[in-house]
Amino acid sequence: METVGRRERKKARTRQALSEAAMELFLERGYDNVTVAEIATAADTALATVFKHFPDGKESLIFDDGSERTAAVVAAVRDRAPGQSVLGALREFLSARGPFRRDAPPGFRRKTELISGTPALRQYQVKLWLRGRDALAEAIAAETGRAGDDIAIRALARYVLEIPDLAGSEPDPHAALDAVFDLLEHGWRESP
Amino acid sequence: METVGRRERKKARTRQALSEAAMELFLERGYDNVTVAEIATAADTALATVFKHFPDGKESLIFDDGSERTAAVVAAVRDRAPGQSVLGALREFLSARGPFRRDAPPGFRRKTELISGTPALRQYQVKLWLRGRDALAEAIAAETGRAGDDIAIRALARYVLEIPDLAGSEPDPHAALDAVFDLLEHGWRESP
DNA sequence: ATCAAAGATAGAATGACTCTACTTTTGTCG
DNA sequence: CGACAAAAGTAGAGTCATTCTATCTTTGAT
Repeated sequence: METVGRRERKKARTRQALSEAAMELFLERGYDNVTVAEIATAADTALATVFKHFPDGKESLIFDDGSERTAAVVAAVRDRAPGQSVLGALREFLSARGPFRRDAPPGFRRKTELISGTPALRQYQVKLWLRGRDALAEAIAAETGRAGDDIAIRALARYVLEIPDLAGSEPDPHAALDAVFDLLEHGWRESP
Repeated sequence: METVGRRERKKARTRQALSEAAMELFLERGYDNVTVAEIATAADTALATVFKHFPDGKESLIFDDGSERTAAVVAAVRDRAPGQSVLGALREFLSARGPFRRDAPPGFRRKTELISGTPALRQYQVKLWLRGRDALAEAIAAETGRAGDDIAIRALARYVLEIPDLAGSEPDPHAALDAVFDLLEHGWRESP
């Protein structure tokens, strides 16, 4: 049954309280100067509850599980405009995402800075992106009539999903994104 | 002064004792079932000593610091055969390294398996490879007359240094290595 | 012989995460 | 409606990596 009763609602509320408390404390005092116990207290829950909701630990507190992300990437490839290349679709998709959005919403900018300034968070975010690797590889395979476990496809999927991290720390993220996609599309040119 | 006295020797011996004890215990019981305290005891040192020698923590116990690695990669690019491309040199270099050596020395195979079967170790090894990223980028830049902070070069350096991890878990690592280098050299071909 | 630095140690403290056993809520079913 | 099982939370103890502090010992240099 599609139970969307009080239970689910309360659960979601607790999760959100934790997430918000974590974000606030992280922004205020820095990731490393906040303990999970403090977050639990701030959200008025027990310590154990934190780990029930976020089994991946402290880093995961301010992220969602990445399944939406993955689904979106796959959809971007599958439902791309007719005639558009797979890489073209991915470039476009990423360009509108992650650290690339030029229209920085209010809290968004600060969160991005927090993440890129905190190694543990950055690394976890990469891991989240990479969770979608196999799904993306399958999608690309399906679109190009190859095997999903083709190493070249898996490599490509990984390389693409690493671009946000790679380009995000560049002075001009968009230019960086384009440069890296050019590399993946055309290969390495020995002479510029 | 080039002090190579008893002190240095003893220090090196302690370090090696720790490293060997760690490797033995990891192989016997698995990384996760070995405690740092046990390793200290097995090497007949104090717990704190372990962290003096290996500030990077438990994972680093069975690796050297990676500076040799980095130097070797850079040298491979700088001193490549005349007329050989940068990527050609890197391909050759990696092909003889890491999980690719076809002549598996005795303890080497087991160590490789331990690493690839232990997420924490795998991840740390990737980190070690990536430590050389900027140096490799500089080297490539120097050879091709571009700027070392060119994002395309940095991306290429990162992608190349990730190949051991990427190809290492494939059924045929050598074939995988070649496939990925082909991807980097020629770019992604939409149709096979 | 003397002294300062490097190496090593014991032991306590911190903090993330896990485990176990127990209570409270909530959805379901007779 | 009332009983009940599963889900959500909680308290508290325990494990383990890692850090810190204060102290001791060895070694190299003067």
